[in-house]
Amino acid sequence: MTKRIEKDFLTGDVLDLAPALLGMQLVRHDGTGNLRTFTITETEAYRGEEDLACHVSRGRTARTEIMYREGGVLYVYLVYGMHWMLNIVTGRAEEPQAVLLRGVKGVRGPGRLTKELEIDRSYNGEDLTLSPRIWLQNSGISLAYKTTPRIGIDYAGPVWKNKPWRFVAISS
DNA sequence: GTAACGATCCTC
DNA sequence: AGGATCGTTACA
Repeated sequence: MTKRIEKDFLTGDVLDLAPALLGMQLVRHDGTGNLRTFTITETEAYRGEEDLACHVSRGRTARTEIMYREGGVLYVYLVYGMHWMLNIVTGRAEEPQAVLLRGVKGVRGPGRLTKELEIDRSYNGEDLTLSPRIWLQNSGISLAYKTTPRIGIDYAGPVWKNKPWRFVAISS
């Protein structure tokens, strides 16, 4: 029986955690007792106020306050008026950073991921180390991966736009 | 108060 | 290539 990922892992740096999460399992426990397990296959790192692609680069606001918390909580927000984005806050308190979950096995794209997992705004602030309805666990398998620039952040300027902070498991 | 704009996805 | 669709942010 695999066990839930704990706090000390999730307080690590986002640039270490984004690739480390590949191959780990996100477990969803719905109201009727059903358990569904999803293997993470694609992530992106957003790191600090200097990262112009990261929401906290525009200052500490009501929405981004959650990213300043200690790692282990979820940051969920709406983009384009219709898609929920699921992020795991990482790092220590006052080190604003998060991993965007862009894909799980069989599901590509961050908007489709939240639709499949039934994630909405009620998950914002949820603690992955305590929640009865969502958590992380080890599969014991680490996946080979490649890196690319992050998607959909043309506004961030050349330096930050080109950081190879997207991590994609290599399909075999 | 008002306006502009997305860490996307689907259809043409 | 273009439209959907609305919360967050910035600015008056």
